[in-house]
Parts: sequence; structure tokens; C-alpha cells
Amino acid sequence: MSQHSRNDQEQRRFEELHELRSRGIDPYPHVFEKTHSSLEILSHYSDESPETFSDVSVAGRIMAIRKMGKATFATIQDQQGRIQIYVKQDELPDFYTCINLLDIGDIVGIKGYVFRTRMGEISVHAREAALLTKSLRPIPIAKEETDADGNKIVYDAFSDKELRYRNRYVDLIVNPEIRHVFEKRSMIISAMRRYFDDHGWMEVETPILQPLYGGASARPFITHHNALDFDLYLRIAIELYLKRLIVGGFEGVYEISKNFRNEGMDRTHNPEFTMMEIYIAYKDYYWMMDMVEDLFQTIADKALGKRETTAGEHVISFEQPFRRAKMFDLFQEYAGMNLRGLNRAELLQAARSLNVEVASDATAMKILDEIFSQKVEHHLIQPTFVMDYPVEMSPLAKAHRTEEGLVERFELFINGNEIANCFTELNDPVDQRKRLEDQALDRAGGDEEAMVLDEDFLQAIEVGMPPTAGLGIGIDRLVMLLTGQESIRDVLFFPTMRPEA
RNA sequence: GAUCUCGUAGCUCAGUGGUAGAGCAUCUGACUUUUAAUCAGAGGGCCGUAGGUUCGAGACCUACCGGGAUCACCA
Repeated sequence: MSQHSRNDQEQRRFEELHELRSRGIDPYPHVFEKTHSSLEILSHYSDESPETFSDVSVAGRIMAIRKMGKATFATIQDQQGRIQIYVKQDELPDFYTCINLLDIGDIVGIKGYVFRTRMGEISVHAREAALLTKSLRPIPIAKEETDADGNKIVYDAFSDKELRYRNRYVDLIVNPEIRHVFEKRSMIISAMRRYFDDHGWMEVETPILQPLYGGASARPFITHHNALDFDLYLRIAIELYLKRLIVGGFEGVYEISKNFRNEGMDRTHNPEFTMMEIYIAYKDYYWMMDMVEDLFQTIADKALGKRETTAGEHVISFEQPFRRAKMFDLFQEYAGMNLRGLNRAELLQAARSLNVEVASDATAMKILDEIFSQKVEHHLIQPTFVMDYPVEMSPLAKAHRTEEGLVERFELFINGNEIANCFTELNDPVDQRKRLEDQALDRAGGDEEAMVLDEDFLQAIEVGMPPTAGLGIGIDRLVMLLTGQESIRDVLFFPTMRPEA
């Protein structure tokens, strides 16, 4: 703070702080005994039995203060909401001499009784009042008014995206609706965790710092271990370690944790993001589709209280069953072409005829991917399992039991976005080694995102992994979907930002 | 990484090449049921940064810094 030049408002608050201390008032006391939240009082107070709330104690941040000479009203905000407090000079003369030293943003504690004002607002009449924390920086204050039609009008909202992300603590104070997004995020994750735990699957932790990275196609962040003098990678996926645990004899393991990918940032990408991966022994991807349907209904019930959510003009339903469609059938349906079994030249031709732009050196799989994302994805609004991908796109998925050249894989699309990814996991060690060797060749050929060959992982698979189904869910995107947010930055407390100039 | 766009008071924003503005917030005074409290007054600015054009730049030009959007890469 000494380096920071204070503006006039900050300077004045510092002076108030010293004035409070010089009057023997501790502006930062250690504890306060709080008995009620704002919401408990507002939702349970009744004019018939005011004695129920004749002795309450509330605490919160001053969001508005109206001084009227010998009496003062203030609105304080706690985690649940806001409530008005009322302080009279003749009842609290000592506190009242300091009332001019209080500002919006200060945190106070009030003991007293609940009453209803002449204007009908339930309020706390103070018998005791204490400053709990003096605020030294002014917070932006939005004013709200409800017009004759009942519409809420907000004046001077704190809306600058940059400031909101960089000073999220201020954003959370003055924009309560963003707090609801994060409360819902927490409920979604805990509902998911409870669902897995209730089924007996075990939450585990595996390395984030890894000597090799794998399990996805992406460029990693690189860091360095000083004592051992070697480079480590921040993981890009959880997959390979969880499979080692299945080899080790656990039959259901999951992990919810950050992954890191050193790539571009936009509305749906942040360099660190939260992934859930779960592996269940003796199951396949058909079983996993049933499980995912059940899981999503459970989460919707608990976090939303209903089995639908709104995304733009669409109402998305989580009622079973979700649509199940094979990838190549969807090409037929939405692009009007059968792309199954076409070679690279033929796919390039198909892309041109569909007006899908692809790089001239794109691989067959890149072309297929591009046609899918441009012609099919945006049609997949209601939850849809897209099944059976080409083997070249999925080096860790098991070959399809009946379809030549395809693997047993599904991606769950909702509102045009990929939300989950699942395989019947590849446990044939010979096939797995061949696939990773092919990736290594692509890598040598200049594909920076091709997977690195992890010999220890291959040895684990050679020890023997039982038939297993694996699932990954992008938690941030799921939260975006269920909270109606359009940017990943609005579901992350502290999204990655460039350093300030 | 590319393109477009934005950056003016603590916050939200006006600003026609010619003296830097408003509302809220802040300060002083009045006010014991107010609630966008009200009433009377006051202070507050490196106009993102650095160059350039011009008699004169917050505005026009260039570069840079930061944000947002779109695209590319990816989940």
C-alpha cells in the first residue's frame, strides 16, 4: 500500500481509520457473535409474533447508508442477502458519535430486535452496534430501483469485464447474481461427487506434475524441478494415471481436478480448466451412456431443481433417454453425404462440395473433424450421444466390436457443445503399443499435438487392465450450460488474465 | 497468432479540432421510520502510454499496453 498513491477517497478513509483508533475503537476486532442471516430474518419474521426475533445479531457489509440527523438507516449485505438496520442517536450515543466515520464497504455487527418500518420494510433496530472491519478502498455502488411495472432498474452497475475479473472480490460484493453462478457450480460438483461416492467409486489424486504428458492431444505447460534438474509437464489429462489404478486393482476411480493446456483462450477455453474423469472396470461405453443419463438427471435435480435448462432460445431437457446417434449417420443426416470409408482425397472433395474450408495439408481426420464441427455440431441441441469415431481420432479407445475401422467411443453434445467424452478403454496391449507408435510417427512428422509415447503406461497395460469404461466431463462447460453463462470466464472465480501493464 | 472495437473522475457514461462534463459515490451543513432518502453548498482529471499532424488534439494519424468480440488452435 505504501507504493500505491491514494486517491482522495482512500486518503480520507485512512484518516478515519486513525481517528477511530485515537478514540479507542478497534477497527478490526477478532470475533463477532452472529445469530441470524438476513435471509432467515426476512423469510421467517411475522408481524403476528415479533417476539420470535426480539433478540437477534446480524453482521454484514454496509451497502447503503442514509443518515438523517439523529437517526440512521443502513443496508447491510451478508452471504444470503441484504437487510436494513436502524440506529438512533439517543439509544446508542457512543456509537453514534462515530457514525460519520463509517462508509459504504465497512463491515458492521448489529444486535437488536426486528421490526417493520412505516414503509413496510423488515429491519433490525439496533440495541448494540460495532464496527467489525474498516474498509480502506471504496467499492463501486450500484443503485437499484423497481419501476411502476415491477422491472428492476440498475444504475451505475459495476460492469467493466476487465475490472470484474481482475477484482473478483469486488465483483462478488456488488454483483450478487454472479455469486449465484458460483454457488450453483459448487452444487453441481458436489452432486456429481455424491453420485459417484454413493455408487462406491473412489475419489483419488494423481500427479499434476508429470515427467511425460498424455491422454489428450494438446500442447503442455513445461516447468522445471530444480533439485533433480529435469523438466516436468503440467498434465493435459488425467487418463493415463487413472488407468494405472484400474490395472492396480481398483474397480472404480474418479478424479476432479485442473488440467492445463498451453493453447489459445476464448469464450470456451481457459489455460487451466477443471476436468472430471472416471474409470469403471468391467463396463463398456453402452453402460456408460446409461450412467451419464442418470448422472445428469441427478445433477439437474439437485442443482437446478428441475430437469431442464435454458440456453439462448432453446429449452434443454435432461429427461431420459438422450438421443444416441452414430457419427457417420449424423454426417448423412445433416450434411447429406456418406463419408464412411472415404480416403483423404475423397474427404477433401466432400469438404469442398459442402463449402467447408480446410487447410490444404489437413489430415483425413482433421477434415472429418472440420466437417463435423461446421455441419453437424450446431444441430445437436438436445443431449445427444455421438457414437463410434474413426480409430485414427482415438488412440486410447478400444476397437469397435463389429464396425471395422471405428472405435467404441461417444461424445455427449448439448447445445452444440461437447460436454463429455467416453471410450470403452483400449486394454489390448499390442494394439495400444501400435497406436501410440503411430502417434509417435505423427509427432516426428511435425504434429506437436500427437501423443507422446509413455513406456511405463504401456507396461501397465501389458500387466493387464480389465475391460473398462472411461468418461471425462468438462466441468466448466457443464457449469456454463447449467447456469446459462456464455463465457468460461464467468464460471471461473479467477480466469487467466494478462498481467496488468 | 490475425482482424475489428473499446480505454475520459472511485463507478456508469456524455464530449461537433477551440476553457474538462453529468449522475451516483466523496466532503461540509440541515434532518429521529428512510430506502435511488431529501434539501443547500464544495472538492475531485497525466482524457491508457509514447510519438506525430495542427496556430490549437480527449477527438485526427502511427506504434505500444490492456480489455471485449470474431477467427485460427483446442476441450
